[in-house]
Amino acid sequence: MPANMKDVAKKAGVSVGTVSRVINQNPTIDPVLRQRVEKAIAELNYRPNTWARSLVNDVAPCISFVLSNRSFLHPVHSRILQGVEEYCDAAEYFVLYSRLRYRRETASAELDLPRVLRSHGIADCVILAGTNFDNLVEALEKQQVPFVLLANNFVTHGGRVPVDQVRWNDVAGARAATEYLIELGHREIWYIGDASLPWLRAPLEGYQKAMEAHGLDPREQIAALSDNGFLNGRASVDMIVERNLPMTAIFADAEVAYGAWEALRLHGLKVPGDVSMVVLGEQEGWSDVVPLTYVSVDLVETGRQLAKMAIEKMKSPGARFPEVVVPMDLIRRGTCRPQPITKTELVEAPVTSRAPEPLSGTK
Amino acid sequence: MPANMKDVAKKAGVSVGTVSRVINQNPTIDPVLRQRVEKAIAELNYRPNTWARSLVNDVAPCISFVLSNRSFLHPVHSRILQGVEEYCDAAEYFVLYSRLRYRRETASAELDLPRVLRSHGIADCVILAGTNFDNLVEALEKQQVPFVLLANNFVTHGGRVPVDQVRWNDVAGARAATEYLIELGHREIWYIGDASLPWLRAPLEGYQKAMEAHGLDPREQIAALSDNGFLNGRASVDMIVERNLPMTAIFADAEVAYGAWEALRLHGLKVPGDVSMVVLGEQEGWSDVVPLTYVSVDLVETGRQLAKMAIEKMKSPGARFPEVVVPMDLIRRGTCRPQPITKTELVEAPVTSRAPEPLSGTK
DNA sequence: TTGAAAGCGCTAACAC
DNA sequence: GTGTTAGCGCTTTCAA
Repeated sequence: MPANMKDVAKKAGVSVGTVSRVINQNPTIDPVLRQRVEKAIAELNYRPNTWARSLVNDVAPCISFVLSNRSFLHPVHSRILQGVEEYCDAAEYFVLYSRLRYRRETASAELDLPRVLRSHGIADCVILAGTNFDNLVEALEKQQVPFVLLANNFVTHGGRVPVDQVRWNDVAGARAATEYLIELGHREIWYIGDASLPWLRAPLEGYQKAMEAHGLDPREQIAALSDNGFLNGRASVDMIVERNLPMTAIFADAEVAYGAWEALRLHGLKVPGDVSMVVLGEQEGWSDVVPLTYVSVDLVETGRQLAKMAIEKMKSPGARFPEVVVPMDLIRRGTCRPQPITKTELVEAPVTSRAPEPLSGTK
Repeated sequence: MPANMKDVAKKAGVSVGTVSRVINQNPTIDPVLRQRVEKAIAELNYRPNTWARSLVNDVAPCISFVLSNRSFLHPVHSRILQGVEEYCDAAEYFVLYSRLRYRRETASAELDLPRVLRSHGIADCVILAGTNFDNLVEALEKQQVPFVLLANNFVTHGGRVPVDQVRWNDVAGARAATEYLIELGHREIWYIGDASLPWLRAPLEGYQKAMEAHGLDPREQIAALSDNGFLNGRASVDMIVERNLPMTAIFADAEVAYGAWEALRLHGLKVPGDVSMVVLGEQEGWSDVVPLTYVSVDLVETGRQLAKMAIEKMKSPGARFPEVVVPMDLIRRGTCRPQPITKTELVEAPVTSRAPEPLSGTK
């Protein structure tokens, strides 16, 4: 029903070849004919069929964003998707959004590929976001499917397969955060965060490196006291305070830190008066509201870089790309204070002054 | 380079027609040939080309999710997208994600359509999410582009154009929330929220209706004291408390309520001890942590319904669909208390007991 | 500079 | 039941 090229050709009194050349900006075209064609296009409200085009060109202007093993689109990935969309829009590519769930244990040969890959020619390159394991990477490589990987949540058991990837520098970011606290004179610096979560491994590593480099004992609460990051942070601080463990600073991922802060507050401890705090990443709405000292990363830029690499990869299939590293920056704002260097070996944490409010304990 | 149907046909020693029939589950096929074909498909790792298929079928298994006039993918829309993806995945459709920005004032003829519509055959139905205005709707109708609309953030000046749409019942939800507070004996019920935001109009309307129906004076703080919902909520409560205006309950959108709660806390007021609270919708992470009494809506289901309508519309072009209304439910949990019916005409709000913490004031 | 025609991968109508 | 073939909308040779 909608007009096609033949209709335009007929209306303009030219051949379809000419119409095609006009559309594709071919310079060797008589200005008069071009005019006629353009007029016909406008009058018929002609819009070319992208898929027919990609059939001929053997490449669809389309990349696929796959969110792996996540039950919902976390704000972190929303922002990445945003960046992907932004870059692709500028490059005139379409973005397919899909999710994928698979088990880490499944052999790569048995893996169900994303649906976008089960049929072919849909999107010629895939962006793997979410949490991924090496069995999928292996399967894609075996099938020769071009893909680029968001590497921060990538879990590999063997040595890491060399893949085209983008990552933000979470080890360095965590290290910088910890070293900043150390420079401020803190010694009893707690890292809080469920170490079994793929995206919290690198931060822990960065923290450990910093502590070790300065000859400090790590103070880690890396058990999962709750599956909810906020509640885990809160429970961890509850525990630390109740056991009267020394603590002058906390470093944690945003969600966890948010809960930790809440717990501190319920225990009558002030940030940064009693405890300094550096937060890794951002928590929806929070950092707009409180002048957190935090480690920031441009997630939208991460998305752009992923899209850029994906598109380049489509253009030169088989090419390998060096890893793109998006920097993390320590933003010094209001939640850290220097710690007097004259310290007793055991710094006693102030004791709880108020009982937790009854409201806030429930799930 | 990847195998096509001809390759499969050759390998299996049959014609392409047979291969096609096998793929399309055509029952009238000799089991022996079917076997041979399936074997060839497996060996060649053949994957059909969806776009070539859609060229012939004149319909692409693809719908387009358009986020209008939003600078980022808000969690509310993330969930809707999630529902869309879920339904489409089950229906074997692909989801294109894109954003669109346009001015409300632009004449519909001058409007730039979403890129997915500038070329044709990409996705035969569009889901309009985000905030939309009637000029776009008009443009799409004029161009005969099939679309379905998320109606909650739709802004129209004339009478509403009848379009195929899904909405959650925010007027009724807000009304139910307010009436619940009234039933509990509250009279000084504040509604807080920037009334210039499209998605906060209906809640305000529901609130007003409930108050009016019970002969109560509305207590609205609907000016924008900040562009940030949280800060707006906080500033509003600051104002109310500082002016000593009567207030025994608050009803507000989640983000705003969150800020309001924070302000109450800084003023030494307890929820629900001093002030009852009903929250409209959910705020990332918050309702998991505090037993809010809130008005819930299944956003994922909203997405599913949008996708369902879009797919049905593609199948029967030109059909009109009745509006789908996703219910809002009042979930009674822990943030409301009955208000003694014996009340003075002027209920004096308790006065601030603590000064706001120095930290939390800055942007 | 332009038109005619082949062909991209697939489906479906038609003939056998 | 199966093979053959026209044609979906487009690009791109190849001739003119």
